[in-house]
Amino acid sequence: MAIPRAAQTQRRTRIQEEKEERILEAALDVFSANGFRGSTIDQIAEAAGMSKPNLLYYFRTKDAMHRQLIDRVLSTWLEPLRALDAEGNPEAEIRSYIRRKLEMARDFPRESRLFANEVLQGAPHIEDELKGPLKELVDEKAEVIRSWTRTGKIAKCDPYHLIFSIWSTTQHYADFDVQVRAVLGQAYAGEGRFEDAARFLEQLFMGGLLPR
Amino acid sequence: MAIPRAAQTQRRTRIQEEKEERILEAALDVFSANGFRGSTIDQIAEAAGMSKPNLLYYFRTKDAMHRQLIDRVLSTWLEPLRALDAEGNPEAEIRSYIRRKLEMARDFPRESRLFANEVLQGAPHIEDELKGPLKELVDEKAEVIRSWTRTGKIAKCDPYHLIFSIWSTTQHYADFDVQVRAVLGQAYAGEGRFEDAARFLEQLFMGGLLPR
DNA sequence: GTAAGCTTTTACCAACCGGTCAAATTATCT
DNA sequence: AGATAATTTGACCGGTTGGTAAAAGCTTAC
Repeated sequence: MAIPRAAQTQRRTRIQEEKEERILEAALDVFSANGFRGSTIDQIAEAAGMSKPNLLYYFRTKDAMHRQLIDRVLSTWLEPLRALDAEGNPEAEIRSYIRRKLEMARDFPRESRLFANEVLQGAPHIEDELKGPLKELVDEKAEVIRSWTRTGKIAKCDPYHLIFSIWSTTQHYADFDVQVRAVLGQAYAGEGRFEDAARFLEQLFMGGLLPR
Repeated sequence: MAIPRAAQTQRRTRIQEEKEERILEAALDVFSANGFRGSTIDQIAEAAGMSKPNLLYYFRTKDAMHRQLIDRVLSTWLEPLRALDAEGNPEAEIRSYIRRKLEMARDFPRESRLFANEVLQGAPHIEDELKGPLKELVDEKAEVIRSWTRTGKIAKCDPYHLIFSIWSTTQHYADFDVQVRAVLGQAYAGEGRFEDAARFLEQLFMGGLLPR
């Protein structure tokens, strides 16, 4: 009798870890491509190579899978911002923040789309995370940036909108990938577009568009 | 016998125009908030204040509603880019393009989210529009921008990524509205954030972040 | 007014979806 | 090897979903 669900047992077996990993991997695929409501348990089960009831043995509900996925991904997702160092050189810190965010869009597009889907549809499952941990982190780093503007190391500007603009420009290459590919056409189908984007964004944020 | 569906008749009656308008308005509400798969015909019918079969009398399928909505919205959505004038002053043209895109994010957030939902999930319904009309328009305007960089009116930069960055930064305020609100908190709950954003984006695109 | 066509509603269906259950199978421990 | 616990499966269920059929109600042109 399998009273103890995987998630409840104290000691997780090797099988449990493996299967949960496979499920979350498949769930990331499906949720990021179709959104929460647009995804079905059957799709995830098939992507994970197991039957639906078997999947539901490890995660009791679709919600539970989604929640765990969000929790796991959120902390790594905010890592680049967390790494913004108040003691570092302002220009280099921002430059490297942009670079790291763009690398994440390139290397973890599914994670980006998972959040984008969620936020776009009103963030029904992660409202608390947005208003809590996310806001606190952004508030803290905004204060760091503001102190840099005060010492004249970077131009006076609204730190919140600066952060928004870095998020949006970099994540655009993950979230709107099909559009970017469609517009750039076959010529830029490779990963070269990320290098071009890196060059452009560095120029934009560092120097603006006007000739100096 | 109602053989001729509304959409097929040559001459559309007043009732048809009114009802189709109400339906598309409701569909925009629902599709933009929930995505295509996440929306149900019942939701749209309720939002439009009519019964589901009645709605299906005007649009035979969910797909048909969505397609017509996309078609209708796409052309107005691209209007600001179309207005980019090769003969105008480069700096002023780009400045005004950014301003108009930001105004659209403020005044037509549902339209923005409709596209965002669609593109985010792989653009299954609008692939042709992206690779056709959209690409052609962007190609044309990218050439205009490139000519401006050649005459030194604006700094040398990749025109495609410039356009992407304008799209992403402005649409961010529509597509990720809940996140923006959550991070800014109650203080900026009003529309003041759009003015702040306008100021910031003008500064970013015109002057960059480095002190001049 | 009345006939013809247009619009709306009621009842309905088959497929899908999230989730359950009990039995069968497999892994683990002694 | 055998007992015990963990895992997997097939059959199933109630609710939802996209869509249909047919008849009732309403407009409009003559």
